[in-house]
Amino acid sequence: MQNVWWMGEGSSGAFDEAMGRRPCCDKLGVKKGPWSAEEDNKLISFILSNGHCCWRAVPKLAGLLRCGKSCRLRWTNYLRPDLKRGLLSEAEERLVIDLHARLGNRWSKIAATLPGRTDNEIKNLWNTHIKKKLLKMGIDPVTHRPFHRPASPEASPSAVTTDKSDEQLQSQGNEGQIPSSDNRSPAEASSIDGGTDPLMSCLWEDSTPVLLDELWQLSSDDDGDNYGGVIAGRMPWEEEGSSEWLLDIQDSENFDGERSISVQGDPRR
DNA sequence: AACGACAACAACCGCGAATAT
DNA sequence: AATATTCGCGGTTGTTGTCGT
Repeated sequence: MQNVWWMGEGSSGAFDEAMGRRPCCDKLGVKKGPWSAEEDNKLISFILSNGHCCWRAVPKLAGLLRCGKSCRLRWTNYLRPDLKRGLLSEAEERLVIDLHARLGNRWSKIAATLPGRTDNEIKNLWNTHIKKKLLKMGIDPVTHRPFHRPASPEASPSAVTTDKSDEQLQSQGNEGQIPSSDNRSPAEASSIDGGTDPLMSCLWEDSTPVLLDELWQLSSDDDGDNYGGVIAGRMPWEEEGSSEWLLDIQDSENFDGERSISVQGDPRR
């Protein structure tokens, strides 16, 4: 059974006040909280037949008591027909880790390289699975470097980020994130500007590299479980010596002479 | 069986960027 | 050029399910 705290009419107001936040939609009667199947159906059928010209208008036109923002989120993160669900494959996970080392918390950029995955999903998976896995391996999920390493102050990215990384790693949620004013990853800050990595260059330039094009095409042929041709067809990072595919890139980075994380041979789950 | 702790994930919020007026 | 509006992103929170005691 669903709770009913979200049913507009002031109840959410009290909630938001308690949380020290104002709701994004002040209008009374705007529903919040989990979506019902009926709402999902309304939204799906509306968008499939009309598209979404303007998210703000969608709820009204679709007959939903939601704000446009909520509709957009629901659609992009959950209802879109091209979405894949479930855990990331090892290859996807490796790619996420590698991209995170370079891009930082730019989830939308990372998600753009993973067909059928959303930024929200990847962010959640990162916070719940991958981060812990890295921590277990003794790797700082923020800097992607081993914890107990004698830092060289001027070259170490973690030294730039913080001088109390241990503390931050203890706390849940927001440990040691790169300051939002400049959300670039340590690797990025130290190396991307040089712009030597083709994959990353493509990401920066928002152009689609051949590799990613193929990824998307394969994905669009998806027939179910294994990301269609992506897994079955084996992506570059899955070939023998797959980790080398990453390591090659990583080696080319200026990581203070040290590799960033590459998860390989991880005995998982 | 009951309870609490923890994990997983859906959803919300605020902010900044992009676009329109 | 200035202001208003809309959209998208990233951080955070709440709910639900699972596991251990």
